[in-house]
Amino acid sequence: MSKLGAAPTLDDVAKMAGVSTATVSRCLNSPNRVVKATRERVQSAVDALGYTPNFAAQVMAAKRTFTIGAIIPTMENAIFARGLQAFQEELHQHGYTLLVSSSAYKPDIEEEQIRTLAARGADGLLLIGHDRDPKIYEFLDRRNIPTLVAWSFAPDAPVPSIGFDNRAAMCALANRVIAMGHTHLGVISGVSAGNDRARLRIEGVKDATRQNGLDVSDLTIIETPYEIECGAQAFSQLIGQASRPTAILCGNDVLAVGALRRAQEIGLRVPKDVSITGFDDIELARIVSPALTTVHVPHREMGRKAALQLVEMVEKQVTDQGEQLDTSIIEGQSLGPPGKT
Amino acid sequence: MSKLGAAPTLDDVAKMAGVSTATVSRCLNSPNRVVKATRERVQSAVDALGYTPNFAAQVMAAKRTFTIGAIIPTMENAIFARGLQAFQEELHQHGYTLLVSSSAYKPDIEEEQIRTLAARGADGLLLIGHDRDPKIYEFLDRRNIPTLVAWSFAPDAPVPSIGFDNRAAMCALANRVIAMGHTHLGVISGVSAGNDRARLRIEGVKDATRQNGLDVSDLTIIETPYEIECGAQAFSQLIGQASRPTAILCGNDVLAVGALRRAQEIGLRVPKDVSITGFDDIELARIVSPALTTVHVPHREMGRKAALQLVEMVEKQVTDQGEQLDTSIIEGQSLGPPGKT
DNA sequence: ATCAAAAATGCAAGCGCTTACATATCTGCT
DNA sequence: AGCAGATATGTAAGCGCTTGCATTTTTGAT
Repeated sequence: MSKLGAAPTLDDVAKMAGVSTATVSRCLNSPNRVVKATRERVQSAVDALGYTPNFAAQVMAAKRTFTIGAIIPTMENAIFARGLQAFQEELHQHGYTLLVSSSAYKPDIEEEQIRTLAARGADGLLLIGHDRDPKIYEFLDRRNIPTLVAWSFAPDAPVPSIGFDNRAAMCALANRVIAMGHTHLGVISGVSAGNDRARLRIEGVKDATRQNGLDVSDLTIIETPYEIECGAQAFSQLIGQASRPTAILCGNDVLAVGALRRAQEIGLRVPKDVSITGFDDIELARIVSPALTTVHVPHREMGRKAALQLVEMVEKQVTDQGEQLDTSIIEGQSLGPPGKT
Repeated sequence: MSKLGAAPTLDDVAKMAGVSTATVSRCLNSPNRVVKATRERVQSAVDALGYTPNFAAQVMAAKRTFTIGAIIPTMENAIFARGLQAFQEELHQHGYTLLVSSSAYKPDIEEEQIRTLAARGADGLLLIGHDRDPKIYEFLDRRNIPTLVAWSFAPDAPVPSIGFDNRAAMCALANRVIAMGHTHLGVISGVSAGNDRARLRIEGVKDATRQNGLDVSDLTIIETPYEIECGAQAFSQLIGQASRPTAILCGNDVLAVGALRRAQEIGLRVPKDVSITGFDDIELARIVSPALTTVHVPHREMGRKAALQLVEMVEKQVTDQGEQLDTSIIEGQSLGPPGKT
């Protein structure tokens, strides 16, 4: 009998079933290589003992973890929730377990998490966005850890990506806003340092501004963390300006909801007095009223495809370029023509 | 030189620094047991090689993972996000890593996740709510894995818990509703099977009903998954009844938001035509308008305290009973006196 | 200078599993 | 019955690390 409190080992099972550890291992991992009678004997020993394989030992011996790591910027809001859920489900289908951690949008924390996941033997890694220290890519490369980026597609980046064109998507939305007649645009963006999604979305607004012959320097851009309250504050700041914008494009739905709430608090009607747009099309966008006009991102598709590709990278050692997904504009009621002031 | 693509090992570092592996290990784990000169030599070898300890090997040898597992019912909405975040932060302070997985409110998935986390050598486990197969508690006990329950306090449960009194909290809210003059109450609850929080919240409503001399059998209770859309559907169902309730108590804010949205869709004014209350006080509750009247749960405090206690259980092998936290009622604008019909 | 005690380092035995290889057992033929 | 080939099982060598114990070096007091 093994020590109290100690988990039963392969050896315990082997002894009880009267076979070698190799046979037990085979019963568990390639049952067809073992004759039925033995298999059943082993199985009942496993059941009787309540045996569960020791993961660390398995990893050491097999050098595979069937674990995929993902590091997302935040779990606090729902931005990544749906995509990650789909990612997880698809991985599960293929026998992989997902390990998630969040970096709080901090590059150094992200780096630490990457090292941790590498040390834990993740067979592959999912990261969000391309912007990070090149050393990290070197590390991943040296360690031979297949890595995929999501939420941002860039064909020429150091690692393949499954995502969309943040710049073009935001540009399309800004064009729509301008077509409505708005000439004074405000932007509430996430912090763009180390965040290509935020950076490219800003660029998208600038593109649209230029394309329509408006002055880019008229654009007021505020960068702030992706939190509802921050969106509200930025809104106040924007609206308090001398030349107040008639439409405010937000870097994501969370900021937009903050802006929307503040607008309502100070008695501005949306979209009559001011238009507000979001980005991401998370559930929140449809719950608030007026519902947000926003950019729909195919979260579930992205998550699923990322899982498929990453598994392929892990198992086949191949690396294709990734895939660009399409976004679309969701018409809510938060965007309308500018009111006459 | 080690094989390409293979991570450098302790041995590589030892060779490069000209010391034994034991010394390298000590440099990393108890630096003060090694003289400065050696320590520096080892450190530069570590840096040069980009060495990261192999987690699985560490675990095997040391039988400690400094990992805590948590299994929450869902990551899809924000119910557990804030508490878990605080839990994670506090664990990090103490040098522990958090591994999260979600069970989608399914007992069998939860059980599988528990076994997985045990196999991965989690030093301790955080579970949500007490209701589960006794075999699981036996398993945990046999394996000697310290386990703590959160989100529900029950002094006499098989494992200690840090949480609040779901029943009393809901009862207090229901009393408030009844005091407003409502006599026809509807309840939209989460699925109560295997979910003590949901079950106790229903009991709380019943308690208040009885305390006020109302008829418990008049209460219409609908159980439905915790999703916005489900809340909306349940609302329709409740409102379509012969004796339509004037106040609807929801099992959580997510359901309440769904109900609220449906109310607005079908042209009912809240709270004039119908009152709606939530539970949990997640961010969402304050974003919708009217803001929800709901039960505030001290998520961050709960998360932090759970971490502290679990670490203590892991390190000191002691188990105290846990702690009951207080909830309070948040006054939104979704509860008002019944309109005269 | 000497030596005991303290401090630093090395040695080597596992931790629980997988897997290449060796060995034993079972087929179905002749 | 006897044998080759297939099939089933056993043997044992690691995987990379920690740690108790043995050994060497340093320290400081005499």
